[in-house]
Amino acid sequence: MSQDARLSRVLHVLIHLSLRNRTMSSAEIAKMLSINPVVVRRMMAGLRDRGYLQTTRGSSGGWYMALELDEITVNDVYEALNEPNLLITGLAHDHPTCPVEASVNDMLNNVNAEAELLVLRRYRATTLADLAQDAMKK
Amino acid sequence: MSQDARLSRVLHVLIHLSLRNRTMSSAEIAKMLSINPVVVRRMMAGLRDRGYLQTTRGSSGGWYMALELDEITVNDVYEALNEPNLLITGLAHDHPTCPVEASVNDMLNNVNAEAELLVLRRYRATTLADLAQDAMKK
DNA sequence: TTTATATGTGATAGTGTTTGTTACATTAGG
DNA sequence: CCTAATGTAACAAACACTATCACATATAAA
Repeated sequence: MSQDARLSRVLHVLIHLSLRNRTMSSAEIAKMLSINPVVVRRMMAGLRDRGYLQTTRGSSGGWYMALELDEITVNDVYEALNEPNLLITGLAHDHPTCPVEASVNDMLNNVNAEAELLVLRRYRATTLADLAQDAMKK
Repeated sequence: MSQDARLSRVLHVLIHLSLRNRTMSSAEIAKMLSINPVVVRRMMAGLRDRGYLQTTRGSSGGWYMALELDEITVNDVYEALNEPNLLITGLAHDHPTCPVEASVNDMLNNVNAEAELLVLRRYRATTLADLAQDAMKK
């Protein structure tokens, strides 16, 4: 399957929005990411709904930050994207009564759950301010 | 994105092949998994190439184990599937010189790498015999 | 030797998710 | 009013796994 770059893109945008401390239109953001403005609006809608961003319509409207970078974690952004799947490895459920299938799937489920926990733990421990500070050092 | 059930399916098949200790045709395996025989042949080809399985063509041909279950790890099977991607979270590479993008991607890369390492460590530590033994207890 | 039955593999379509694009209603500043 | 922005619906494109058909090749068994 293919991959999902929304988290990477949205984090990038949020930090720029905060550093520039001004409103940016979807078109301006889209050009920055080399993607389509409609895709920008779609992927940022959840962040507006959760109060991390605000938008204004009409002329000279656009997107601006509603919180500081240290008030938002990577996990907050991940959840605002509707918590997309993290892992590709899926389970086959063809013989629900087969103990071999159950044993295989239990193992894969455990491994996936551990990996997911690790990722989410890191997401929760990282604020956007941490990322911005890291960027300053480059 | 959608997910990839090949690892789950192949592990299931290998354990059955070994427990039954006989040749099974692609059609028989396909019925067991409720999938198409051609898909079976394709997803098991790498295992044959690596010597975990053998095939015979012609009448009464099919697939049989070439090794014991305790000689194969989950990681061996994963590699025989050509090491498909484990994680969905991808990186955006639109502004290679932007330090913010670099900082975001470094973080995501580190997290992904750690999660992948965890998964592969578990895959390497688990033999098919472990899974079969676990299935016996159910 | 012929026949039936396998695998091996190319070609093409189906499926689900992200991304691309168009279209248009809605909103708001100048 | 006019311009420029968001909000969304609708639908196509891209991508990977899966489904299916077709057929060459191989081989056991009659």
